[in-house]
Amino acid sequence: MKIVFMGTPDFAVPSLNRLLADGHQLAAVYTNPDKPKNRGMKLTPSPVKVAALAANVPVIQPRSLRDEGVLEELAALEPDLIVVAAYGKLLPDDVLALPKYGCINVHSSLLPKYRGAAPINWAILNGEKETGVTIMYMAHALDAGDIIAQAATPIGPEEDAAALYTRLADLGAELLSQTVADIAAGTAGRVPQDEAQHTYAPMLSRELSPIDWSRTAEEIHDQIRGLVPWPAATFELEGKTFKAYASVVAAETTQADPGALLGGDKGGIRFACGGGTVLCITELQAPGKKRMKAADFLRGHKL
RNA sequence: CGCGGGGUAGAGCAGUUCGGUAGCUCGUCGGGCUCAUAACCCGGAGGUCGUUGGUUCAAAUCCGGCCCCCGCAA
Repeated sequence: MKIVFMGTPDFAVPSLNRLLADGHQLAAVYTNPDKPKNRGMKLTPSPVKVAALAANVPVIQPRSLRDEGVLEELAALEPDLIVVAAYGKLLPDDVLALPKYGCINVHSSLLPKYRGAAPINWAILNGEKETGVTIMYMAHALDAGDIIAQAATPIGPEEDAAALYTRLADLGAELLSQTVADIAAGTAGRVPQDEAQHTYAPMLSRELSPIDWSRTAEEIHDQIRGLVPWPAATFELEGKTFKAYASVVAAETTQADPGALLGGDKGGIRFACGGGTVLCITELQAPGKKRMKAADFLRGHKL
C-alpha cells in the first residue's frame, strides 16, 4: 500500500511509526511548516517532521493545500491511500478524491461525539467516563465522514489529559494498523455517523483556565485534569496566579464559602468548593517556578 | 537580539536594596519520650551560593560575558 501521511503534533507520531513498522510504502509525509516557538522564537519542526526525517521519509510542508502546485505535487506521488492524524488543515475536495482508497483520519474520540480540535480535553472536562478513537473516511465537513472502526477505553478517575493523550495516540496507531490492513483486504466496513448525536470539542484557550470555586469539587477536578498541560486550570493565592495540575476530591465537607482556603499540609492545599465539597490541590506551579507537588511548595511557603 | 521571572544543602524557600561567620521549613542520620506514631524533645551530617572574568582588605550580595530552567507570546 502506497501511503501519504499527514500529521503534525505528538499525537500523530505513533500512527506514522506504526505504518512504517507495518511495512507500508510512505511516499511522503505532509506536516505543518516549522514555526517560531518558545523563548527566543526559535524555528521549531513539528514532532511528525522529526519522526519522518528519522525514518528517511520525504517531508512536504505546504503553507496551504490550496496553494499553486500543491495538488499536482501530491497527485504525482500517486498515493493509494492518504492517512491523516491531527494535521491541522482541512483537506480540499480535490485531495479527498485523489487516492484510490480515499482519505482516512485518526480521531481521538468516539464519533460522532467530540468532533473538532480538542476532543481528549473536552471528554475529561465534561466528566466522561469513557472515550476512544475512531478511524473514518474523510468527508467535506469536519470529522463527519463514515466510520470504519472504533476502539473505546475507560477514562481513569485521576487520569489527566496528557496521559490520556498518550494512550489514545497509541490506541489510534493500533486501530489504524488494523484498519489499513482491512482496507487493503477489502473487508473494511463503512457506517455513516448519526448526525443527531454529534457534538463539538472546540480549541482550548486560556479563558477556560480560571477556577470557579462555586462549582463542585468533582467538576473542578475534571477541569484541572482536562486542561493539563495547557492551558492549565488557574487559581489565586496570596495575590498571585497559580496553575493547578493535579487534585483529589476530599472526603470531608465544609460550611465555608466557596474559594475559602481551608489549609495545607503534606496532602496538598484544600479549598472550599460548591455545595460544601472540598478539593485538595496536590500539584501546582507558581509564577516563574517549576511545576511541583503541593507538599514541596508548602516547605517554602507558610499559608 | 520578542517580553518578563528564576538558579543558595536531597526538596521548597529567605538572605541580594545598604558587600562583613550560610539561615528557615521539610527530609535524612543518631539519641530520647511514648502502648504507639507520619506527633513531640535533644543532637549531628550535608552547600565550590549555576558558570566565568572583574572591582574590593572582604562578594550569595556590586559590574561584564556565558549556560540552564519557568512563564508570556506564537
